[in-house]
Amino acid sequence: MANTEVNATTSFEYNPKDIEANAQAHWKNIDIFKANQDENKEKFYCLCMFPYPSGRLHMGHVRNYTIGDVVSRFQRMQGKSVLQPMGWDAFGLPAENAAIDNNTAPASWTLQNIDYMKTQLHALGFGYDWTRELTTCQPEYYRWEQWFFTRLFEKGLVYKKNATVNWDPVDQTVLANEQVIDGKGWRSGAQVEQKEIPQWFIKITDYADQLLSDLDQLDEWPTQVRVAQKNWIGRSEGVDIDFDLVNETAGYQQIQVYTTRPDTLYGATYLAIAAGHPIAQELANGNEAISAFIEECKNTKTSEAEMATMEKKGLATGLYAIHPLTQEKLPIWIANFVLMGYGSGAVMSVPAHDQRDWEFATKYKLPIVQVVANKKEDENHNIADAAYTEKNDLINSGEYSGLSYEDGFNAIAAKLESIGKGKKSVNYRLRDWGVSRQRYWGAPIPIVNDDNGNSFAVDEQDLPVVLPTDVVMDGVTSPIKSDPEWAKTNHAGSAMTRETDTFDTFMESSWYYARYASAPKDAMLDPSEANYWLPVDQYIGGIEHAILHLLYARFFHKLLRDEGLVESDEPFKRLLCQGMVLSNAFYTENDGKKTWHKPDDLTLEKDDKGRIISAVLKSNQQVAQHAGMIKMSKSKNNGIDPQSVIDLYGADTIRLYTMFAAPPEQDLEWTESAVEGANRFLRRFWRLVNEHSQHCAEASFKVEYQYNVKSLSKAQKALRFELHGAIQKVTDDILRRQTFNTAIAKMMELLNFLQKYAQQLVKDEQQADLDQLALMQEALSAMVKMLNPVTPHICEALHKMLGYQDELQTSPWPVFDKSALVEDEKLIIVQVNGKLRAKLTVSADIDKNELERMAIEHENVLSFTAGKQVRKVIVIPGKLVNIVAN
RNA sequence: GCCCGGGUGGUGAAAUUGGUAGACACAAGGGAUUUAAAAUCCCUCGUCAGUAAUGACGUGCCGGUUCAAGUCCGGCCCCGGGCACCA
Repeated sequence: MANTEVNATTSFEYNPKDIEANAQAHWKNIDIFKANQDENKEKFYCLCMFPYPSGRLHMGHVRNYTIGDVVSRFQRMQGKSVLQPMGWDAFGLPAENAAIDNNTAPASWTLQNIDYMKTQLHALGFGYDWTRELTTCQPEYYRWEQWFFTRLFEKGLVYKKNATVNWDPVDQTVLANEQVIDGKGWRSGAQVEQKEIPQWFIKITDYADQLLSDLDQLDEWPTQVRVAQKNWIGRSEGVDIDFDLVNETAGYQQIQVYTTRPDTLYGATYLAIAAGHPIAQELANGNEAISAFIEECKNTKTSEAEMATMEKKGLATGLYAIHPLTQEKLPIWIANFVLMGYGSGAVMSVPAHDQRDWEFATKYKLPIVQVVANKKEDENHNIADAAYTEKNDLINSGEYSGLSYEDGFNAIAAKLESIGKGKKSVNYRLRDWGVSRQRYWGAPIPIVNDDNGNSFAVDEQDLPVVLPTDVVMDGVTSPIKSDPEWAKTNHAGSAMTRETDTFDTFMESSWYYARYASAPKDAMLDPSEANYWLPVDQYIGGIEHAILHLLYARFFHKLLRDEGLVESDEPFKRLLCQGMVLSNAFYTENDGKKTWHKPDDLTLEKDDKGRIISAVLKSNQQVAQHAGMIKMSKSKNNGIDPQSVIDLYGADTIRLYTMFAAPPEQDLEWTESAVEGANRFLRRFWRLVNEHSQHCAEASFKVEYQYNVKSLSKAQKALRFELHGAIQKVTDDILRRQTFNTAIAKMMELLNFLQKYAQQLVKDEQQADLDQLALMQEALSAMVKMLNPVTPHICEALHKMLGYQDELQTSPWPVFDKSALVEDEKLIIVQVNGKLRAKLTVSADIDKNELERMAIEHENVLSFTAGKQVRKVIVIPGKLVNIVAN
């Protein structure tokens, strides 16, 4: 450190525009955010979910990226080699729509947006290593995804099969789910049909067990996300059971069902098959009632929410099956609640012990036979009102009666196996990942087909299959589908046709984190680089990606590992899911239609408690309704443009506010006056450092000056106690707890303390005392460092104002001095029967008996123990005395 | 329906391992400074009673464990989110 006097500039105001531009220019000059593979340093890879380049940053981005920047800057000050990259999730449907609306092509629209959003990220001061920037719609990126897909093709991990899509019969095109509005095409308005077309799938189910068991490694992920993933994978253990048909039907002699409750086999009173089951399909031929019912089932929603609440409906087929153990004849029904996509599309129904079966049996007057009961408690479970679904002892089950759930399960499964009628099996709710999209703006699927329908992977030397970007969007058909020339190609000397479908955009976001770590020109990844940075130490993003994106990325990481490209099992070590950003929203209602208004277009009236009591449109005085605090969105017209906040208060204020207003996982309510409060704090901090530097200049104070710890006054010790307590708490809050709001609150407390302290010095005319200045210098410079991750621009300026010439961004984080936290005196809480009755300030080394005596003899305590007998005294040393009296 | 969160002042929130409920901030009210305003500084601020000291009550509801419960346990009520191709 140079032998420098604290800056002797004259007083000047906090001016965020200048200091932010200066700080950003300085960081760029010294290239401080470039990530270096330094084997001598501990690495830290901090990643935020990359944005879709929609046009402008919204407040959710600001919140997300501020958290990431705080973590990154904090870790850099811990002496680590930090990687914080940024890029663009650039493929997707919105670009196609915007291109049509703006009469441009998706590529140019996307690239323009990226340019603009990049300037916004700069203006917010985020410290990214821009040399690693990636854009997923560029061939340099997606070629490796195509290459990887061809590797999976060779390994047999991808396959083609028919799957249903939303089909618009007027526009003759496939629609994404969000293009279907109330069952009709968004452009044509035509009734959307379900149509089967061949599509590509990746065998994520091959990895289901690993994806499930490795969740145990993710102890730094929110429980919520781990549980959601576990449920999504939905592993269940059960038995496949074959029921012989009484008469062979449609070439079938048996129906296979999957059950997790083989112990209830004796209670099965009928079988239910899905409308899509081949037997049902066959029966529909020439049977009007059955084909009508199947048609009806096609239109039933299959989401879990709908499934659980909808009316159970069915139709008897007239067919019968033979119970494998009792040889009873069981009727076979087609039922709307049986899913073709799960298990074998057929179930054995045990109405006494499954609620769905119970409802169905009750409705259609099918027999209900109880085979499970709690024998120990000898209870008679009433199955007249609902099914008894607990796992318990078997009854009415022939030779198996009396067995426990577990023994019954195993015995019946073994019996079925021995007679060749069943086998234990594991099922997953997770299904293979369909990656085909019939859209234009995505990475082309690198597959070619011959005339006989055989598929081949595109050869490595023919990659990438480039998506043409110079296209005209007609709004209906993908340009690569409407141009027959594009699909014509050669493979192994024969003429072939390209796939014109593109990849699901989740493909790009499933491996981008690895490409940031290593992006060679001639390979997907270079393991020697990738393994230095991976796994990501801290991943931050929205909870809306809790399942799909995070599951696909975990899956891809294992695929990369099995390809020898990475070593770790999991891509993201620690995960933080930030909450939404909310703001007040207002609407008017005309003819039942809601129109949402910008808060700026309204005149608000508030009561004396500050609550909104009325809102009136400025334009026509119409009274508007207050919808409360809801998520900022375009459709609700309640978004706050981050740019306007930067223009008004500066980047540091918006960063400080978003980190202070709520803990990161919780929703954050946007309040204009509270933003001003954050700005006020920065101005106060600026002023205090500024005044201190004036006093330093007047006293020719040098930053190297050391006070003597041993000769500190009581007030000076108190200052050090506050400071080092703050260092301890702020460090813990940022590092371990990630409660940035409480870290900032502590620094606000510290500023309040220092401000009062400084005022006292002026009053006592001690502002030129070198020891006092050194103490204040210690506190202020530590505070500049602690606040730096959150508000780096102002801190950069104040660090210099305090006379330091080293780089703040790489300067070491303050270390708290344990000895400063040792108190001579302690505040002891005195309770009588658990109620606070007195506070005692006593010497820290007070004798326990002496403390007890002082507590009992305290005047206020005596008034509550008068006439009572002290039964017990509980002493928690250094904290509390509780006197039990009655 | 199932799963996961949550419920604390006028508001956003804090209380980390069971030990002072409401830190920090916003709003509100009062005052200082100012020709005035902005900015800044000081004071009050859970409810009720009291000039105050202080007391009673108070963390969605009912009950329990404990010397002590916002925190743990049992039951209930309410709110939010998720449950297969928006990104």
